[in-house]
Amino acid sequence: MLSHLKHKTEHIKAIDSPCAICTNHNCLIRKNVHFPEISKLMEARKEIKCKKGQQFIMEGASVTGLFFLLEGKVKVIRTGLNGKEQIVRFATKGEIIGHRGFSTEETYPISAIALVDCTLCYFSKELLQTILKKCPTLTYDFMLFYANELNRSEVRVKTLSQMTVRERVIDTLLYINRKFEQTKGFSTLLLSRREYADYAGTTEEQVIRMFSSLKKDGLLVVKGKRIGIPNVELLKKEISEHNFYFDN
Amino acid sequence: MLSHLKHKTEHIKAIDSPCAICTNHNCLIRKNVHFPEISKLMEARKEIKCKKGQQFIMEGASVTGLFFLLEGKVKVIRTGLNGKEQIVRFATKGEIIGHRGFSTEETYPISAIALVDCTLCYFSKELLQTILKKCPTLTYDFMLFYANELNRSEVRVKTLSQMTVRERVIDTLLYINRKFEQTKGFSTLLLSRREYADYAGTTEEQVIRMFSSLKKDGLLVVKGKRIGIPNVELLKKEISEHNFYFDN
DNA sequence: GGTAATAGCTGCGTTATATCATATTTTTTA
DNA sequence: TAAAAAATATGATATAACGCAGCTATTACC
Repeated sequence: MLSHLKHKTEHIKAIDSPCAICTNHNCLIRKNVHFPEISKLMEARKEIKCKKGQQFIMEGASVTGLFFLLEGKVKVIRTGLNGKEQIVRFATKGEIIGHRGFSTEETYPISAIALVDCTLCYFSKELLQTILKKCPTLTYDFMLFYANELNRSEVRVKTLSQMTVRERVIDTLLYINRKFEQTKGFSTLLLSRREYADYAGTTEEQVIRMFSSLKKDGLLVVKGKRIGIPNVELLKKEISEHNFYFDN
Repeated sequence: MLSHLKHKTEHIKAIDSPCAICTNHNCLIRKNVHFPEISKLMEARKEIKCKKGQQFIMEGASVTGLFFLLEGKVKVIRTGLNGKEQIVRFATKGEIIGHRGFSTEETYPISAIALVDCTLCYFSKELLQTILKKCPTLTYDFMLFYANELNRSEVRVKTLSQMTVRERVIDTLLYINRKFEQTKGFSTLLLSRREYADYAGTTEEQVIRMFSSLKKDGLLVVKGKRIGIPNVELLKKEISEHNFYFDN
């Protein structure tokens, strides 16, 4: 599939850039290649390889740039109260990481850790900022991106502050199910119970209890770290009955 | 003070627009008046008066435009789970309201209600969108605005999901103290205990209990709806000891 | 100015969730 | 392959927060 794409793009002689062979079709940069200024960005772009477990953004460090996740799986965390780790989100292929540092703040409010080996595309903050001011549609796309992120974050405020632990765990399972692929009925994203807890805003023990309960109800298949949802609609029903349901 | 400003702007003949006499100096539109396209926006701008208690944005209604709060106080709410009302934020003079509708969603995810008589400046969505695509620095300013809102929202995720009720109530009191003026040591924003609860993510009874407790500790002065903080630093200390403290 | 309605207050039982303790399983390492 | 370490599982207990009930104070209205 990758070779097919490479072959296809070989014909595009005019756009002779790393972006031409890029498989990330959601990329906001790529979407705006028609701007001549964008070529500067593409030249200065850096591809970074990242090993499993490696931290490539550190909370509190000064913002140097923006990442696009070309391949892999990432968790975005932030230090909660009393040093408790909070997982803000998980990122998969095609997603932007580090954009939280692009506000008026000069340090990253989050850390990013590779959950598997990753390939990242990196753009420096300074360059991106100057280009943004010159390409209105690029900036507009970024604006919309932030606006959508804001809505997602506010749905999350609601989820974490108003759902019960059982509902939050189910919500987490559905979120991961939506975001990551399944093979043979099991999620390709392998997480510890602790990581589920840090996303769901509860404790390890509660996640384990809920997994047991859901397993007993036939709503979840648990084989060690491998988690499978036999019937997504049935699980959705568990939280959508008295609630409005929003994708995020 | 207002007449002083009017007098001052009478000299500016060139910029003969409603924005010229506007007292909202944080306004992103005003900041970018140097663009010729902006004049169209200013012409099409509508000033809306809104009585206390009136709802000028309704959750679920299709997005028609964006508001700037020129004068007054507003609460932005969203329907939580099981119909529970959740106060997303309070807005004061100079703030943007309704921007949550500017993502890819076509309906407002929030309602906005005037807490006192208000004056609003209204721009239609269509016009603003076309202008945005033509004025890069305006779009960039909006992008930064959204990025900051995102960071605020994520701080709120932390606050609501990890703080105790006492801490959340104190956080709410400090937030209102920062945002709204005080006269004779009392906040100018008058809220019911229920409204404090809907912002703090708890119940009316808990707010009342915490107010009593804080009053006993000398950290809060309560005279019916009038709330005063005798020593802000002392109150801050109550939540900053084991926590990192972030303004929002 | 008096009565109704609303808002504020407090105690108490109930529930949900966290914490602690300990057992079991799985994974890692020597 | 055995031992150690880590992760998972479950029960018991503690605690924070909620919801109800009844009572008081304040505000609205005829």
